Amino acid sequence: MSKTRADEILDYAEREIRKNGFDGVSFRDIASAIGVKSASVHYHFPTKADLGAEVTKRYAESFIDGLGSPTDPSESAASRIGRLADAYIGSYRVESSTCLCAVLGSVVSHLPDETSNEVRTFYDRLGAWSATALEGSTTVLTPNLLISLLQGAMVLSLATSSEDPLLEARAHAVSLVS
Amino acid sequence: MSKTRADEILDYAEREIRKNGFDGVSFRDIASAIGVKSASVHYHFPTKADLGAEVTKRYAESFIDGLGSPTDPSESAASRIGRLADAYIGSYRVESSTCLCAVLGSVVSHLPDETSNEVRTFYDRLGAWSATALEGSTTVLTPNLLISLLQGAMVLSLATSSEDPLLEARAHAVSLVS
DNA sequence: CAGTATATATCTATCACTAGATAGTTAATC
DNA sequence: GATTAACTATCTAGTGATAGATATATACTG
Repeated sequence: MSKTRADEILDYAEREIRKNGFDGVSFRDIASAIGVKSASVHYHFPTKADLGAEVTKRYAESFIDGLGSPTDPSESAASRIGRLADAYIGSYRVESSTCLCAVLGSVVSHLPDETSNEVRTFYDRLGAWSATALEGSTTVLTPNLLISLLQGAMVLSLATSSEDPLLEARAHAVSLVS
Repeated sequence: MSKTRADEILDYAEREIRKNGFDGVSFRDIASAIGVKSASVHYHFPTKADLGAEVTKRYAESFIDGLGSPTDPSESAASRIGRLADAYIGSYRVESSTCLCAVLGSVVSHLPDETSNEVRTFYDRLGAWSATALEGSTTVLTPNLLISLLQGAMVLSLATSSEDPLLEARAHAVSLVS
């Protein structure tokens, strides 16, 4: 079963939003990139609010799922946190673009409601994953601290074209969990 | 000596970029907000790249200057870091908008060169301030970690409409410096 | 089976509006 | 008279969005 058109649209939209921001991608950009007309993109996602919400929803699911289980008893909390950090590092290395919700989160009041709601849902779910992942370990780290540190490091790495902030953030987080 | 027109433009542009992103403000928005025509805004700042660069340069200077001295010998490193964190907290409380360079940093590859250069300069200078502020203290914190944590917490606070991430980040940072 | 209806996915063409930018003009200040 | 700062008017390009036509595939009906 090959990729549907809707998925092609979401793939390209996600990539461009992560690079250029929500206002940095247009229906025409998307259409011409995948070889259709902009009206066809509107057919699949009537408004930009719909498109943004779908992109964000799909991103959230895929990101959280990609983290794997936060409860595997054979794995240490430090290892789980390491995997979380690696998700950010991998994203930086492969795509040179930030977490979608770091891009959208900084302008959340400017987004259509349908879209900003999905951003909040992402942070809720990531917070819940982190809380579970940290359970049982004695650490000064909280979910908020962990997410702040990694998201901030991602943006700093991007802005300064250096992996260092991300690598330091990973080491710091892992070292604080035992 | 009252505020010049150029300053009025920069004031409004900064506020709107921090809320809505670089693409979220237009020459027309700015012009109508301060009661002139868009051509007059172009007179002061010929291109949007110029405007973005000036806004960012001014923001960087004002933010770093506002932090005060990182070398006052009568002050502890923890207190200096506390002041840095308070700058972010104050900005969240007063304007409900992020650090300008957190907004711009996440889409740095999409910005005009003149503007992205100023973003990098900001992070250079903030890194230098932090490095000096941490000097003499024994801590696992690095400038990158400190900046990552605070900027990330700012975005998370904004996206989740909660001061908690920022307050936790402040407490964490200060507790690690001695 | 033949014919018709329905749903899906695309197209062309266009709308009203906004974007950044510029040429040329006018008024005030130094 | 030059400089500064604004103006009017306009350009080209791009924005999200919509109406209406078309092709195709599936599904129901006589």
